[in-house]
Amino acid sequence: MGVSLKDIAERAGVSLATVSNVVNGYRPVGAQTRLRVQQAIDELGYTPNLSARHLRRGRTGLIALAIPELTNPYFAELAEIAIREAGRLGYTLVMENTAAAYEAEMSLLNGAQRHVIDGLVFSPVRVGRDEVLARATDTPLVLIGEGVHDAPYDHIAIDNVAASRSAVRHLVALGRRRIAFIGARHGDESQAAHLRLRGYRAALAEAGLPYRPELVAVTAQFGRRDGVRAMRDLLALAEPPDAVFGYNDLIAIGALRAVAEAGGRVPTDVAVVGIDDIEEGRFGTPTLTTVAPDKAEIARQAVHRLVARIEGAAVTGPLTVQTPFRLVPRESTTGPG
Amino acid sequence: MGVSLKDIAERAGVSLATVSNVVNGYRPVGAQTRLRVQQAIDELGYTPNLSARHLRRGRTGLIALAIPELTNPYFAELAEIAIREAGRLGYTLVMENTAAAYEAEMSLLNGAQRHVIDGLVFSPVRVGRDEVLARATDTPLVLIGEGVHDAPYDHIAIDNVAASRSAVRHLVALGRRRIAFIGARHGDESQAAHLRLRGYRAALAEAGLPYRPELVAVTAQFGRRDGVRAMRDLLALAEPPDAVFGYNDLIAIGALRAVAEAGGRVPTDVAVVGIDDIEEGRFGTPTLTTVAPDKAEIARQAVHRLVARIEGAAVTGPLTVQTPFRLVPRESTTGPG
DNA sequence: CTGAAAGCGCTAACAT
DNA sequence: ATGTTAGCGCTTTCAG
Repeated sequence: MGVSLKDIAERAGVSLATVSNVVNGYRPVGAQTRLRVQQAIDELGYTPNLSARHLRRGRTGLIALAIPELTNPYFAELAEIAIREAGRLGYTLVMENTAAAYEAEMSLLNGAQRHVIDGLVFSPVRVGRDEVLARATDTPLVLIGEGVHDAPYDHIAIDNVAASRSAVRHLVALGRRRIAFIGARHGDESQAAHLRLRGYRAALAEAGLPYRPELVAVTAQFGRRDGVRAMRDLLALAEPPDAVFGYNDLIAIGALRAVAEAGGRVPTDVAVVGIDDIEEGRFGTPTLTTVAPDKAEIARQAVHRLVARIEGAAVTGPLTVQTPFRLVPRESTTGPG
Repeated sequence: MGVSLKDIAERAGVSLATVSNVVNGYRPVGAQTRLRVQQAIDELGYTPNLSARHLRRGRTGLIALAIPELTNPYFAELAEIAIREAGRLGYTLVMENTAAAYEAEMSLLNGAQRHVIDGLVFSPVRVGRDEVLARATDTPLVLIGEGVHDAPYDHIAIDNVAASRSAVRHLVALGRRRIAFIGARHGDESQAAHLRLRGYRAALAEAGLPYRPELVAVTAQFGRRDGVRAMRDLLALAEPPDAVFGYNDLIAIGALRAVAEAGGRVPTDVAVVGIDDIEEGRFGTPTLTTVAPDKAEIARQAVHRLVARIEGAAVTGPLTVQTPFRLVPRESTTGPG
């Protein structure tokens, strides 16, 4: 094994407790003593054994970030920031991949990692409010994204209705009349949980445009491939759309590809806008107009709130934090130049 | 605290050791006993306290994957598989971001996370063979990627010379004569460590094409932006290239963007090929020709080798494992349709 | 300001 | 096949 507190204590001629106090700073230590201990630590190259510390403290120092897929650049970007932020607060962040599967989400939500993680930042896709309310564990939880609302947990997200509205308003302002939405899900009509669809409808309504169900495409997942498929179908309509609002950038990028394959021009024939502002959208041809959430802020808030809950700080009631966003017009709606 | 072994032992009327054996299966347990214990476990909802287990075993069950950036889709895809694979072997994988910074790489290499992780899968960028040889810790280490070779550690990678050669041969076969390489680094000429550049030169040589230094672009990083910048410069040459081989897909995608911005046609004016086969390359316009490494195989081998070392298994066979790759021709070299 | 000692939950060596 | 127990390294209460 490595160097332990005991080794340092012997070397410095003090007690275990004193060394611990030098390391952790809970109690004051005399300047002389501190110096001797510090020297011993440096000489022997001591690093605390975290397993022991965690056993004693009843915590592991691990928090999890549960996302549907790391290969969605939005989540990769979010994760990168969350990892850094967790590190700053003395925690190690582990990724949990739900693959957008109900079982995986339920298992995580209900403490699959109990005793392993101190808390969970969770971006639900399949699981709804009811499942969150019926949770079988009390591991601290922070929700992110638009999946679940009004549950008694901290929730960090953009105002999805407003974000979608601003995207669609942009298309309306460009004179588009037949605006499609790709990325709806079965059952959404009744659930009223799908805020992006709601924002889309609201923007249509305020522009005096009719809501056309045939322009709303349901997708299985939220990847590029889903965008391609849905867009092909939309292009095959007798009256195809002159604009598309994608649930996220990946879907919008898929739509762009489908238009290109069909020989259409963007934005002349079809304007396209997404949400997420992933790096990829800035380098394709055309570049992608998008609604940019403040990813750093979301990640930071989520991790900080979670840690506050874990450490039992007096955090006032479950809180919903709406982080800022902004529309970023690019070539897919405004054309080159 | 939660339910402990002791609680289960009392409930089932057996000893601690027996419960432990039911959980871990080190020693045989009678059918009757096993049943009673299992029942108690289910009823009380027992999960082992990992901190205690790790303290006792002297291991943490954590392994790290150190990569330059999670926002490079290649690494995100790799990480996703590595996480799953680690989980299968009973380990939790944590991501470490080096940001391609020398300091960060050195610190990780020399045990920054000692006592926290049992082993490290490392994709070095800045750090070279010398630094790896001079390592100040004995935490098990597996290297991946083309950064460091011939160090006394397991190393999983594709044959980068061969992979690059196949990419450039493809361009040669298409009749291209002025083939550029984007993604060289300062000092490469002497180091001979940059295998992709070597493969590029080899393919030129075997095709009887001259090596033109002005067609080799040095980049600071390996991102899309670096590809854009380098390509702009190449296009400004008196005799611009008729083909580009990018160090990776991100650079190639940047090159595609620069060509589009300059009003050039791909592949008519410039053919482009990269390495990595990231998902993004399959959905842009044009789609990107690439050399596809077997990411799953790389991730799997790296994690398995590392765990074998951690658990002290007699690891046999060569230290260096070359995983398969294949050329995937797409529109950026062969045109649409 | 410092020391002694209990004990977190578990595994493994030693008994039976 | 099962039980007993030492001890992993640390934090923290209680004494001084």
